[in-house]
Amino acid sequence: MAVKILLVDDDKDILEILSYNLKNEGYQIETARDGVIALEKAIIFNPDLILLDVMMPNMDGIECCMKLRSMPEMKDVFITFLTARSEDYSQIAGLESGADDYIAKPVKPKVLITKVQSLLRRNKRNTIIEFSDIIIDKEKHRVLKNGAEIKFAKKEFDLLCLLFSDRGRLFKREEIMRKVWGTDSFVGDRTIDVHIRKLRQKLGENLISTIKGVGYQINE
Amino acid sequence: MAVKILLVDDDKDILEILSYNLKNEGYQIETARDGVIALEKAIIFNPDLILLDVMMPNMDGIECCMKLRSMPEMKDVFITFLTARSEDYSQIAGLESGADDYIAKPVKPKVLITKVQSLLRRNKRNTIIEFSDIIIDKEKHRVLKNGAEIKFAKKEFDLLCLLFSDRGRLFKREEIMRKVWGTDSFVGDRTIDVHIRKLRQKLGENLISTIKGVGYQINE
DNA sequence: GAAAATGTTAAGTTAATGTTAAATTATTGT
DNA sequence: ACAATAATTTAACATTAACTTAACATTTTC
Repeated sequence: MAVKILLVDDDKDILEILSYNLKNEGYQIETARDGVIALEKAIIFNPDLILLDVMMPNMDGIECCMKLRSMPEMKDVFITFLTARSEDYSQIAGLESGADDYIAKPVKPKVLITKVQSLLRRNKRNTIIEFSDIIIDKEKHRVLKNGAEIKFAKKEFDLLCLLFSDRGRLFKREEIMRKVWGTDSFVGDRTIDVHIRKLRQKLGENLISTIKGVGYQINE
Repeated sequence: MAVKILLVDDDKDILEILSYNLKNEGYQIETARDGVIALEKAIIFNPDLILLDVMMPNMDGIECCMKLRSMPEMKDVFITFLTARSEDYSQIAGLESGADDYIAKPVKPKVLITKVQSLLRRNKRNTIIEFSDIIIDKEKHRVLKNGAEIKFAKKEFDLLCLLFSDRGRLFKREEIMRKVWGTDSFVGDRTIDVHIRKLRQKLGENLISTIKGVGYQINE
């Protein structure tokens, strides 16, 4: 199945140019003129990536993004904002609202394509992660420590993969919640801790460090 | 019986060059210019291997691949994509759609032949699988445990072969469903479990382990 | 040192799979 | 084509592992 991209912008010309260029690269494209239409199309089209203009009539990109993230089936979609350069505002509000990245306007097609490729690669390439004596194979759902297999239940494994997807980076509790449990689930505060506990038990107490009030990270 | 290869590409020159080289090696070749023709020829020709260009008019390689995989008689065919450079794009979407491998374009004939040979060898090598006291002969559809034959019905056998094709690897339910039952069948949730039960009854309760929420694997 | 946040354990709850037998569907032999 | 037989799927209920919660302990921050 070709990679599907949903383009959302109120400017007809931009839609056309980006659409043309992305199609040339073999992507399957749908377009939407505003946030409301985007939501509808997203459900039907089920894209892998959504490129979302921030300033639009009816519903702006940020609101649209939040609505998208609240849908369980959109949990794994990449969302990237298209934003006029001087609006740092969107860098703040945008990434808070659940987007993965942003691209500054005006968008040069070649830049866009490179960015899209790397975004999608990031998504899947990390299928095998190695770190000191730990090997994680996402595809096979397998974890080895010093060559011995250790079994992980689903949520534990998801959490582990998330933390290891960017070692050393600090993951906020809110982000962990969203990416592992989804925005629609309402589980208590201790749930994350308990899962962290399990990881520490299985992989060693010094692997994950806590930043109080913020989140967790893998020690490098 | 000569090994049959179906070549699919919209570029006449490529078809000709590859066709010439593969015929020289003793393979029986059919060609198709697009995905639609490929589907038709695949049914008549019943190839052992399909080399499939990704970008084609009418129906692209990825869609074609999915259609092929949804046909029960094409379940065991090797499908390999021909893809511009080693674009991550095909690694992502292509292998998801049920292909076994991909070859980067431009294809050098010698490279292709080596790859084809190793693909087909891989196919044959796995025809007999040995593991502790169990011997599986795919060709003869035969299973021995401690030298005694145990009979397996077709679906049971397919499932067994799939799990043993990569021991220790975890097969996700979704993947098992696709590879044993095909993408177009709609059987209930308990069907896989019941078949797993049969395997456990016949080969021992400790052979297969369950990862809840994910799938099954052979214990190593 | 009080408040807030996280750690820890065990028990409670839920969701997924296990299991059996019956129902359905293919296959085979006549 | 038909019954006989075997294979496969479904359905109902049981069981289990995964996950969540709750209660209390500990640590960090101000």
